[in-house]
Amino acid sequence: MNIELILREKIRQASKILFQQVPDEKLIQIQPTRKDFHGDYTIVVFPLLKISRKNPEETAKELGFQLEKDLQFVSGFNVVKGFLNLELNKEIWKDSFKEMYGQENFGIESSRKETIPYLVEFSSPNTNKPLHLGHIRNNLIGYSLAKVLEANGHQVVKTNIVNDRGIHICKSMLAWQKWGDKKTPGSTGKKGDHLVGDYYVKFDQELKKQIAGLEETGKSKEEAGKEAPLIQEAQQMLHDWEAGDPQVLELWKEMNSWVYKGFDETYKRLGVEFDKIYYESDTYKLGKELVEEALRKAILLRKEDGSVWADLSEEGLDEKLLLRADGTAVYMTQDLGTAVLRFEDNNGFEKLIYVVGNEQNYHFQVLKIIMKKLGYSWSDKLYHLSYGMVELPEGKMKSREGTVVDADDLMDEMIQTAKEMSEELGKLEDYSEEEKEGIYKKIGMGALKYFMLKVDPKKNMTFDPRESIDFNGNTGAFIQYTYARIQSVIRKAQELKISWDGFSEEISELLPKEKELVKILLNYKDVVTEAGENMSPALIANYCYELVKEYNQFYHDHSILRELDTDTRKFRLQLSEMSGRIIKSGMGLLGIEVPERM
RNA sequence: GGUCCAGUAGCUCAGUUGGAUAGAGCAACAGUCUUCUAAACUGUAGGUGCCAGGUUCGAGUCCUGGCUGGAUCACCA
Repeated sequence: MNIELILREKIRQASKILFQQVPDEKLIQIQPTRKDFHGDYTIVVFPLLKISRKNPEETAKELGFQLEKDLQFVSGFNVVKGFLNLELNKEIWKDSFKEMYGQENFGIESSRKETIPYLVEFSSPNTNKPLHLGHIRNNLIGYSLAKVLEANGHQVVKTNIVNDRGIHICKSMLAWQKWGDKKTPGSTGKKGDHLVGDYYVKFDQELKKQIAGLEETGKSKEEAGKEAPLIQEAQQMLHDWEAGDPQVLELWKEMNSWVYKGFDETYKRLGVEFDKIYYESDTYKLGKELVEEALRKAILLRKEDGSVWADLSEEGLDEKLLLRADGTAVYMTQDLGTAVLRFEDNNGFEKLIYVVGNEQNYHFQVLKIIMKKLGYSWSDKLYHLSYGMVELPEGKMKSREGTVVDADDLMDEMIQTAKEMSEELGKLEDYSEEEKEGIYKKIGMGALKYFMLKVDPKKNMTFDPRESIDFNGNTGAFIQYTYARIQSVIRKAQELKISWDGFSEEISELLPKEKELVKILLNYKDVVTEAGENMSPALIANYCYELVKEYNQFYHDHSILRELDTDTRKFRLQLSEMSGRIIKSGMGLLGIEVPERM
């Protein structure tokens, strides 16, 4: 039962009777009544004035009378200016609640609407450095988005493309060769991705020195940047890699294996996983082939030095490089190949969603255009979910200044703080160390995830290490706490052998807080739908917050187990249980676990 | 300079796609635990919605122009 849909239909019918005309769908505006006004649903009548040819008050009143007559559950109405506030009777709320309560997974579509999947690409790490704060946002958005799309009944494939080749990878390899003293994760005890990252930084430092040296000999910055021996060596290495030089390949495999082991750990802690992982080293060649073919068809052009370009002047853009003069591939080349490979691997897709930062808006705009030029009709199914940057209170993260927030460090810190906070509160003293650790992890990770996901993905966000570690107010811990509270009530009820099965025929009037809670619970389904359509996990996060705020008020104002009237007690237990189920479900869509106690 | 994105309370963010008197949290101040978990609840205070026009019965939301901040325009990824 959907109250809003019923109202819509009745408004159409009422308009026909009253105004001899059925209004356009867009003209029927229904919204929940604002708190300061009396009523449950509000119909905005301004748009209907055209067909009613009466003033707002009269139109609203006539419509109100008609709806009251036609609909049993409309118990009254009031009109304020052009707003018709409908009051609904208690039965409709109890019936709606009953229906929702009876559903195993209210709001979640479990049957699959189509067999063609939505592909969600996220994470896309480089194998030359460990994951940082920006990657965390990326991973969390991507993983949650996949869950939300599944909850909307779509087939979803979570994919990752690992940038395991390219000049930047050669840089860390070269630096390790020169200054690494054959150190390995095994010999140093260091996580592989961090070890390799150190050499990437080392390369950068040494290169800067060389450039500075060259500049002193009178060369321009640009010349120095091109002529520095280190950069030339790195380029040579990339060339050797593409040519299949066995020594280079061996080193590459070795170092990558260290990094993957490190990444796996980080992914596991973050709680994200993938259905299919692609490697650039496997896909870039396909990209090169596409480019060669397009050259033959004269869709692309080759310059005198041998480099290959796409002319995008028709689209108001510049030319875009697709193959370097030495024949090696660039980022774009690889992405072309990967897109085609994915299309073939899945027998097509409904959408290919790239979860990638907004600094690459231009890249994806160009990618789409080139795909279209190459003749792929499905190029319009590529969608760039462009999320904003994560900044620190003092500005952007800069590796040069050492202000990059490392993913592993951050997770450690969050969990540690959760632990300190928990110990201070001392509510878990009868738990074993292992159980406690499990809860600290849920709380610490929950706080981090919620903090990152509650912000609209499109927007840049500020990450304040102090504030994000807060566990009060609009935070993950607050929501988890409410869940734990509910479970506590349920445990007590079970201990006291209080049953809350079934529904009584006697229906008492709902108290305001009870009714508000029922309303907000009923909203869950719409929120899931909306989050799917807008590709915004933030909508789920903000919904969870509103729900638990409402629940906490209800909990504070009314007794549950101590309520003497058994029907009322039963209803409040059901309300609590339902709230718990929705919190768990919603947080689950965000990839956040909820503890039974905290 | 071109293109794209953003600008809401001291700070971090919401705002049901154009609807009523713009909401939360943090920080500040004042209350509520002998009672189902106080990581909670209640209250006070805090706003020229960047500015100026326009469209509309109605604009934080749409359009135009400006201001500020960010991203991007690489034989980097």
